[in-house]
Amino acid sequence: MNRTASIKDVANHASVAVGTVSNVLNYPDRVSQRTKDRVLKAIDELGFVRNDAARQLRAGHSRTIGLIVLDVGNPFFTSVVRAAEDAAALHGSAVLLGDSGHDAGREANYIDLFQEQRVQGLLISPVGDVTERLDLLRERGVPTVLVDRLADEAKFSSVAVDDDAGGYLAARHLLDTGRRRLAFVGGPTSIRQVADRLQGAQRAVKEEADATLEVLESEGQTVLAGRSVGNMLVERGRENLPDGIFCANDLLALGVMQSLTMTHTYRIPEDVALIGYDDIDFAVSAVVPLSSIRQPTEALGRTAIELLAEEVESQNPTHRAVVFTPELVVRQSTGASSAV
Amino acid sequence: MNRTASIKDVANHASVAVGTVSNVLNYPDRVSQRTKDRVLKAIDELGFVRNDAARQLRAGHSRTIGLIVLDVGNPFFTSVVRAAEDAAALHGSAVLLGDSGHDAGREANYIDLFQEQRVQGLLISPVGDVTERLDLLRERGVPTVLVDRLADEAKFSSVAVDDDAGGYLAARHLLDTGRRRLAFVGGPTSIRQVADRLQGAQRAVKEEADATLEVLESEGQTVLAGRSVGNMLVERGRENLPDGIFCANDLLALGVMQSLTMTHTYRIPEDVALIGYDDIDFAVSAVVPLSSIRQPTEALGRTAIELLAEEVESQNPTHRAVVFTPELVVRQSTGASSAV
DNA sequence: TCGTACCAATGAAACGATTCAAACTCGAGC
DNA sequence: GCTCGAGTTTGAATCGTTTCATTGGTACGA
Repeated sequence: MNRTASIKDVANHASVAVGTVSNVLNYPDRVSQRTKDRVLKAIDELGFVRNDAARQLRAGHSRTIGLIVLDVGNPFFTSVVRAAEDAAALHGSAVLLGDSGHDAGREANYIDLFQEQRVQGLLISPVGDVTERLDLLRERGVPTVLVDRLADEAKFSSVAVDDDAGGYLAARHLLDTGRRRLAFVGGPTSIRQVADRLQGAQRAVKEEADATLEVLESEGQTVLAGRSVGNMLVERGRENLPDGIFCANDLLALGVMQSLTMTHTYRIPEDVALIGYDDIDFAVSAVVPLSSIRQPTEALGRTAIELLAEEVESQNPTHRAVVFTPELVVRQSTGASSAV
Repeated sequence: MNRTASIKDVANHASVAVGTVSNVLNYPDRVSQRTKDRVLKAIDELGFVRNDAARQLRAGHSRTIGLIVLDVGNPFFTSVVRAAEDAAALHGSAVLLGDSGHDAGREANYIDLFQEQRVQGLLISPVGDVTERLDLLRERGVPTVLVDRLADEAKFSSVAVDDDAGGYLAARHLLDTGRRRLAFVGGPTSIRQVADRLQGAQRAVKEEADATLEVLESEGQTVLAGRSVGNMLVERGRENLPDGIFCANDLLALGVMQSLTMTHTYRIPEDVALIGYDDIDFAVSAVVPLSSIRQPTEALGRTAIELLAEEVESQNPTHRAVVFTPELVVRQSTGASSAV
């Protein structure tokens, strides 16, 4: 008796055929008002809820989209996720969220899970390189859009931000404000984004004959990782301190900032200019408001869903790679004397 | 030809019956090694992936758990979500995440969606009061655990943090450090957490005859909302400034801090002591490291999943309400002269 | 009165898995 | 040679939808 009502129960209760109930649910126009009322009344009385498993079994696909991100705790992804959810809702789909935590094993688990769920398609910011596993998805015809990763257009659609341009923007800004001994904090460099931002920075530094760029590899991209790099810098002493630091993301930058300012030995931006990447909400409320590179996260999430919708609808596999250009946000940490 | 292989295709390819393939998948012990090898080979060659819709249609329930939070962007929930995902993975389940954004309509949509998906159970931090919608879930036998909200044990299991105790802790700390003109920032007070924290603070203030507590209602719980309350305080002038401010969460506190420090008129903690709630990562890296109330978010997420598992497994509806006690974290913003 | 057209409603078939009673195989034991 | 039982394998029935060819009914024009 505790079993949830099925469409058959509804049909009996309303004295109609099961097909009619289905039509009320899916093609209300095909049903007369009188019948519709009776059926809706029965649905209400029995507390009927459509079983999506049965529906998608028949339909052959679900109304869900799989989204696998590298770290839900990272505000960059949080923002992308939210935009994707909203955009998906407009398409009448729901987003199944997976967090790989930069772990290839967890990523693989989610890919398998989502395949079993027969998701309409997959949005993924892959761990490391595009693996055979993703190629397999493509072969199986699971529409897939890479997020925050440029891809070979012959294989996948993708949305990304031009990290090289962002890195260039950041380093160029430090150079423009007179800094010459630059440092780049980020890691591991096996992460493409980190590598690209570094490359862009190097490109900018090469434009100035007297400028140098030192690479300080961090263990991950967290506040804590940044703090330990910062501590290392503090121990080096003043003469070995860079005069401009570009961090691969804001969390790192905030960590570095903590270390440098907690000692009360160094001032930002007087002794060291600091710029991050992502422009998270907290950049503006840091000890010294943090300059940063803003990524169009909402556009990223929204566009990813749109590209996926394109793939789902069209049969022929034409892929698009959409690249967004990031934006420099100047705050106090790179020398603007007035705040905000 | 592009259709994904079904269990029947595998059976044909391996020259066995469909039941045997199913047994290989679900009860490997029942199948002889020879047959198992043949079937596994066929699975591999055809790239067979189990269709979860069909499986759950037959089984009557899925291996997913619905989780609806008020705001994925809020680090408190991000942390709970992550802990819940990990705990669910241990139980062999996956988490479907929904973000209600404090909107009852979106919440309702997700509840409906998850019901259609026949989730094993639901974890929810409800918008406002426990609505009839939730009671309906209970009647329909969908195991439900309320998160971050105390519930009548007769009706639901729940995990929560004692917000009254947290509010008391915060206010008591301000009083203990000599503050007497306290202010509470938070809103809307229709949110239970906000109301409880306020109530706890009032309880502490009543213990000191000469202490007062002013309530400053904010528009939401964001950095921006905090900033506008802070701006209002700045305009009031020094003589009307409270000497201790307790914010209903860290985001608000960071916002208030921005306003107060940006003007360079007031010093924290000398002129005003400030304490937040949640102890988010960024509390420690604020302009002035922020004292806060730490909530055991990992325990919350993990326990929620465990309570849900209890509900799913046992038939008789015995509910439990687990309450965690928060913890005071003292930093510079309330007067500890040494940092960290 | 009949034929035609149209609209509603019907209900069997199909989707892809799991389940389970029944059938089969193969030795051991008598 | 026959029986018994354990170990395997079989395949029809089932879950709850959607789909679609078919049927029933009504109205209108010829």
